[in-house]
Amino acid sequence: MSRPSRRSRGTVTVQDVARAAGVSAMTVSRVVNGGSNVRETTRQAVLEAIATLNYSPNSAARSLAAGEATQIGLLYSNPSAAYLSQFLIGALAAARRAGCHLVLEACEGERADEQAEATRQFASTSVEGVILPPPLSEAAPVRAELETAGIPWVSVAMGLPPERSLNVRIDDAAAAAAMTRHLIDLGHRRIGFIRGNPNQTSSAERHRGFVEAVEAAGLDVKAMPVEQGYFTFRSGIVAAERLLDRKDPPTAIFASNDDMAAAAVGVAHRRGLHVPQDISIVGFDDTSLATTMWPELTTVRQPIAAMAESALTLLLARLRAHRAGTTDKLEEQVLDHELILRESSGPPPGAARAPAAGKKSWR
Amino acid sequence: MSRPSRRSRGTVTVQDVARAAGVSAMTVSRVVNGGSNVRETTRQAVLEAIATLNYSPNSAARSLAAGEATQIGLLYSNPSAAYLSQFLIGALAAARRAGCHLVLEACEGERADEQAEATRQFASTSVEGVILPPPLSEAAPVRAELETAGIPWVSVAMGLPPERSLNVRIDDAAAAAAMTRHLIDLGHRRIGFIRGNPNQTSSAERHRGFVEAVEAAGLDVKAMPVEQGYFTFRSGIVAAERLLDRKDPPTAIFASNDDMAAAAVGVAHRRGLHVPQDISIVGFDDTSLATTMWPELTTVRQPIAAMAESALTLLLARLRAHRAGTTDKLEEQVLDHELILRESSGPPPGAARAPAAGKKSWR
DNA sequence: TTGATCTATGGTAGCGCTATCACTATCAGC
DNA sequence: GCTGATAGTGATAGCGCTACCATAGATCAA
Repeated sequence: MSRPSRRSRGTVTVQDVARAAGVSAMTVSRVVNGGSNVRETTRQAVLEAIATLNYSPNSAARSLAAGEATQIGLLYSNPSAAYLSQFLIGALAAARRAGCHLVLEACEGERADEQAEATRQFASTSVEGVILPPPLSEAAPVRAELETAGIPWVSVAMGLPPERSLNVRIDDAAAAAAMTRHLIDLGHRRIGFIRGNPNQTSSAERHRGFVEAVEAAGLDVKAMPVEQGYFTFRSGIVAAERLLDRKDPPTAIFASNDDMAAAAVGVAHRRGLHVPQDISIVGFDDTSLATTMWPELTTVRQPIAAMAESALTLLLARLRAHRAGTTDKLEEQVLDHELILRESSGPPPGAARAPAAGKKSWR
Repeated sequence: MSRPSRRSRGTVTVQDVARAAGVSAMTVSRVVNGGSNVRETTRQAVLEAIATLNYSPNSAARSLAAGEATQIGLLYSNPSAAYLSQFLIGALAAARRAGCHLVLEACEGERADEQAEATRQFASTSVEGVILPPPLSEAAPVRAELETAGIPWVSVAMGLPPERSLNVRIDDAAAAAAMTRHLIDLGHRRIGFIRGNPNQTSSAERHRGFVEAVEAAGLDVKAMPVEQGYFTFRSGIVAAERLLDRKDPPTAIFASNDDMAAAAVGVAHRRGLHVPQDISIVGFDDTSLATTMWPELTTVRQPIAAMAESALTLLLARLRAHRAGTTDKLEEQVLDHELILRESSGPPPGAARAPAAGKKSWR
């Protein structure tokens, strides 16, 4: 008898499936993967064998044999925990499907050299591609460093991506416009807007959407008070107080993210204003804050997990193309956003109508 | 010339290192891993070669050859986003080191059949072990299902783990006692306590720590008002209002988690009480909420990422032991917590002292 | 009919690593 | 000296899968 196999018993392999289906291992592999050039009857037989044996491919063997990318970097900073966890959920799902590992690296610090340093960290390990969620997707030092290291990357959720770079995003302008339309439909005619941090292009995009919706409704943009914020809770307090200090305060406030909206709600409460009876306040992002606070926040939801999945898929496609020497074409992906109508928005004082509830989806 | 190798150029393999160091591949492997029975001079030579060639092992090949666990499940529910993201960061770090994949599965729903269903999901895929973060670590249906499927698991952050099950946790009672001591040291003599959800053993543990610290300080436990909460923001509002409605309201409130502490701060503010001048309020967990709110919350930090790493490491050790047929002994790991002193705690009204700031660590 | 082209499949040879065993020094104990 | 144990090391054979051809049959233009 020959040397005993190291093989752990109970593991079903392609060979087993092949034997059961009466084909070769190669054909099984073809069926399991893309499956080009397999006769339909053969495919069925293989699928049946797979089901019978409860076969599931060994991803380690797969990526070893295929020589595929193994380590994908994910550089994150300033992680709104809600965003990061969703993002990781999506990225992990895609990573497992692709059989690659996710390598996380925190990039705290705003300074260019800190960011460059964290990026170099990646270049030195065997990371083959990098995913850049916001706000790092806009960090010039990081991208410069990746460029020189020759590591492909994909940026996520930039409002306005540069051409020729892999990118996944939602249409910030359209989402902001939809939210603005919602407020206008409720009857609001004086809507205050709190801008986001100017270092992120999505801030400008969200404001643009707001302006476009206002103009599309035939209202005067100049009548809409706008304050600068920086996506932080604190900046939201300042901006909201300025808005409410006006002699002609708005009946609704549209903050460029949930943190600032929460701050605005706090300011309103402190002034004895009820939300949404006296003033409607809406946000953007649908972070966990939106449902933790009271009243729960009307906001815009980004499909964060789906965006992370798309990002990884795009990146892997590019890496595969690089390896094959071909050029890939798909450079950008725009996913749907979703308007989440909750309790913080309602008709302006005077108009007597129950606030709408539910959610809508846009392409 | 022979058939060209499929090998992607530029990849450094054990063979390359072996050649450079003048040893066999096997010896390199031994050095890279545990490295038993390698002469010190040899080890140095190998390490040098590794550094020179910038070798990094291919984890796919490694786990294939070693026949190691590849898929580790992570069943989560009710994810406080802050907790989950930290947890994933730690788990991912450990997973990459071990070369295994993390398979996430959401388990929403409190019902036993829902939990069992989500668990069976895992049993059907090729997940070889499961990590159970709270509150699932205490979910009986999940554990029963894993038991029958014969899948090892590790539970995280149970206040009071059952014996003979892998477990990683902090000492909830000690942490709560430390926080209580902090309040007593500040001069508080009437401290209100908001309990956590009774379906989690950590709730009882935290309360126990509170009681012990009060008694250790020679104070009367019966003088300390206690209200039941359920770890939610809403339940915190109710409990805080009950505490403050008393004719002899406490000068400090210790909530069993940050959400309830935040709720208490909100209630205090609405009653015109300043925090911490009029009342100190402290939480537990150090979620992102703790720094988003104002004043920032004094709270207890769990080393979440480290706990996740430990959990995965423990689990892999058990799996390895199972495969080898041996029994592993390390069943439980208690990690350090950390007291985070911020702005929401200070001396009671009357005593004039600046609030302490900084952090301390306990074993 | 005859190549030429295409489709469906199989055989073979690895991917990079490690388990296993064989082997050579080395050394204590008698 | 001889025996047996014990480091330290290497040769070999896979782990499970897929890239890369080779091949047999089918299809088709001329």
